[in-house]
Amino acid sequence: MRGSKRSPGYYSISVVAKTFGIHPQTLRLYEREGLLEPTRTDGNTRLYSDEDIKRLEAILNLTRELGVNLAGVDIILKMREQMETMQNDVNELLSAFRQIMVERLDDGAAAYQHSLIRVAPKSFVVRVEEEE
Amino acid sequence: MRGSKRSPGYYSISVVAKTFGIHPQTLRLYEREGLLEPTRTDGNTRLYSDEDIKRLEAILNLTRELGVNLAGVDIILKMREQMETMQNDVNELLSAFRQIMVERLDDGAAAYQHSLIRVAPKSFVVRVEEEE
DNA sequence: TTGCTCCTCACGTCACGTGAGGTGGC
DNA sequence: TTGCTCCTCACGTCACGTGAGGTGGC
Repeated sequence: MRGSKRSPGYYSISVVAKTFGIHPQTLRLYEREGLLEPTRTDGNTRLYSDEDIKRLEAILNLTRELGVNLAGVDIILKMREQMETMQNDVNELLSAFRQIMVERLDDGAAAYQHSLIRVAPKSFVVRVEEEE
Repeated sequence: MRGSKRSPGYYSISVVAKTFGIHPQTLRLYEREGLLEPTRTDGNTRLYSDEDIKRLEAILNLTRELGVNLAGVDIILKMREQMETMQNDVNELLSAFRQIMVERLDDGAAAYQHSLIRVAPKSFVVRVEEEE
């Protein structure tokens, strides 16, 4: 089992290539194109983390299933990150507002729920906890 | 000047092709791939609206400047629309909350501004109107 | 008629994935 | 030594843009 793993959660290029049915050169290509940045050992050997693997899955989904080229993959992954940031910010915003409502209104919670439902945008998943 | 325009705001394939320095066949290709959907005259001739032109500009920017293939362009344009929807929803959310704050708090506007600044997420452009 | 339009088919180029070939360290 | 790793270079395939060739309507 030599070369199959160096540290827990880290994988060598051959293991990753085999796992996903791609050529090791393809992984090196993705790295050269800036899509994937595995760490290296002192001996300059690539080590793929679980996060790298997740990113690789996304890349392969876009290229293999959807036919997107590498320039497109790069942009799409960046946009995804941006959307996740937005989503998190919206959730922060919502809980901050909730906090304010509860703090400063007599009937805070009720007003919050009513208002939130009234303004809830379609594109957000608003987690409204039932509290009765 | 025959064939250069049929209706105001609508352009023929040759005019559009000449304007952007592309082959008419390329425009037909984009349509076949589902990226662009110009209307047609009764005689089955394509008519490109101003909105089609805007979309074409986005497509050409992605393909020519950024090297994205058509599969990628399709996904990216859809993601952009989704992000615009989210942005609009956030803005609606913010103004709805502002409304609530002003309506229901004694020092509504001040509290709103203070709270908003406290929770304003980095990824949103929050228009805080100065009102002194 | 002229100059546009429609369509299909074919070619050239380039990106991307794979492979070979030669190297070096655990 | 074996089996991994690194690298560069080259080939096959396919997508995409362009072009030709033949058609029809204002």
